[in-house]
Amino acid sequence: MSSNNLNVEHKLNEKSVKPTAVRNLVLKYLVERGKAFSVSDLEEAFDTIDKSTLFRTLKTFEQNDLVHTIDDGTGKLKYALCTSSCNSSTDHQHFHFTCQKCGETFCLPKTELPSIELPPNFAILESNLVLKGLCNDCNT
Amino acid sequence: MSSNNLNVEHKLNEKSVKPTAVRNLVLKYLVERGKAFSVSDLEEAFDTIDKSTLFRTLKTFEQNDLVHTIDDGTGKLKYALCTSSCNSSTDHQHFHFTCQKCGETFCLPKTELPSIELPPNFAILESNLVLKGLCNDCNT
DNA sequence: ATGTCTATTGCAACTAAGTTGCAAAGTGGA
DNA sequence: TCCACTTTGCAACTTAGTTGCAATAGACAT
Ligand SMILES: [Mn+2]
Ligand SMILES: [Mn+2]
Ligand SMILES: [Zn+2]
Ligand SMILES: [Zn+2]
Repeated sequence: MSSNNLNVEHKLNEKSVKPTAVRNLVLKYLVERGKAFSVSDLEEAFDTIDKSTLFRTLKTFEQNDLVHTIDDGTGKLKYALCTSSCNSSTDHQHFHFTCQKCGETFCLPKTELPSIELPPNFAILESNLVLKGLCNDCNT
Repeated sequence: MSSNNLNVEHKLNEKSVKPTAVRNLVLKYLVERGKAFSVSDLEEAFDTIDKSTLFRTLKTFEQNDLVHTIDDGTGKLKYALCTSSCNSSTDHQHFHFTCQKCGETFCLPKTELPSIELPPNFAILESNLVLKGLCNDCNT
């Protein structure tokens, strides 16, 4: 855990985010959890940290490419740790999967969009694809 | 407009939805508008109808395949009229486009999903694909 | 016409996610 | 130590959507 703390502080320094107490705690949680999460998840995990602080912490993380957001349609914005192949320079665009039973949300390996027939003179700038179904744990 | 009223009542009867005053008004508005809309749009258009009634009306419409919902990520659920090729029997699955400038949301012609690489033993049951960019009106 | 029954509507209060202003506390440098 | 700047907590707010309940409107029978 001490090694984890160092690891986490290093990650923050790498992205030029000042490693404060809250940020260390939150990032450590994210790394150990390894799955997408919502602010409610964090509120449960850290009942002493105010939700506004959590939102602001995650906004800072997002702006510095530590996490990306996922709108999976469940009503709560999800966040997931960015991987090395997922930073702003290489356009961290990929798709996601939400399990309709357990509610977990997963990042999927990067896939190209099919060519979609658009009305004339429409231009695509980004896309949000969320697949829904059953994850390995919940599939029968 | 009288013909529109009859038209709208006919549509409701067709789907076994009792044509009440509110339902006639709302459905007429939808048909004439011809674009996806939010409950806020309806609240503006009908300032005497309570929002709970509007939500309930749309839920009724949705359950009877008069409209389908679109989660375009703007924070307000959108609704669009179902077309003949868009009813529950033929699985009204298709994708959508949201203009980032004017905020309009459009239904796209039905397209097949590409084969997406999933983790083992995951099963896709549905999908939500929203493309974002500029519509014809807003594209330069 | 009158009463009765049921579905619809309006109203008000509520929930939940997310935001914001501001003051208190922390951090780090001169 | 003192000062400046950043982070955090708190409370109040915003907005989409929901819910319980009472009022109302039809539909239909008498
Ligand atoms: Mn992801
Ligand atoms: Mn549609
Ligand atoms: Zn699952
Ligand atoms: Zn537009």
